[in-house]
Amino acid sequence: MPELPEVEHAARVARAAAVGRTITSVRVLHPAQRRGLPARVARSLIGDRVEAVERRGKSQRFRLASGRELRVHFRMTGDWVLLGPRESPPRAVRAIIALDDGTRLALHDPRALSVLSLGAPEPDEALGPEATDPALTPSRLAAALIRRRIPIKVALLDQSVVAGIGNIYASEALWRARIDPRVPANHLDGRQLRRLASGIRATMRIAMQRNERYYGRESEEGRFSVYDREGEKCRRCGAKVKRVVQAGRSTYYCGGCQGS
DNA sequence: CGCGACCTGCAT
DNA sequence: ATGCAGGTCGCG
Repeated sequence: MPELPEVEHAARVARAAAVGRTITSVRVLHPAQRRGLPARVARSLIGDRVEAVERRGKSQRFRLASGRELRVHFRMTGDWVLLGPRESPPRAVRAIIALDDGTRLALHDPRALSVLSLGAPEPDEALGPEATDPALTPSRLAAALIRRRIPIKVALLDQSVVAGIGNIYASEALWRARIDPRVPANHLDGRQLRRLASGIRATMRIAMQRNERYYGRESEEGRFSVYDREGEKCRRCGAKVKRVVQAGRSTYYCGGCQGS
């Protein structure tokens, strides 16, 4: 269930489990994941050693001793779970990577939308600066947004603008920066760009420190400032939180303090 | 640009 | 039964 904090947490789990270990078997259980990692390709992982597990944006890369890398993207509902030695995998487990110390790292993904692939390291894709990176400056942001007339919220979901922002944190960061999600991306003035750059970094940094997760609207813990709070009072100004749909996805914002 | 597709499970 | 979900891609 991955926004960036969850992917980061998952990558740590994978790193702790797999780095320095040799792969003893790989089973890909669901046809959707077999498309990226057919059985024979999966088999070629046997005997390879995991040198490092890296995260860039929401994608993970297992660097292998053979020089190849295993790429994993969780999409909507992926996660890593560790299986006990005798434990039979839960229904939603889509792939299992067994390691030479008996550990089994399993891709748990109810919707089976995760994407696996194996190959030569790919020259860095078109990803913007990490959402937590100090290199995410107002001018860098301005440069990425200058030609875009799409609403700023939609622009923030574009991973080539900033890597790692998802639907929840796009709304959250704009709330923190007091910016109306509907304004065209290239209409932000200098002050707003400054607030947005620092707002994104602060929002993501805090979320990652807390190892934040979305538990659904029921739970007290893990509720957000505006996301999934339609009709509730803004915790900053008391006005009502609104919901709109942009590019087919829910956006939440405060009608009071997120002036354009 | 918006939208469906990719998948499944959950709430209504 | 319908609609919705934290992501991304490819189509029109």
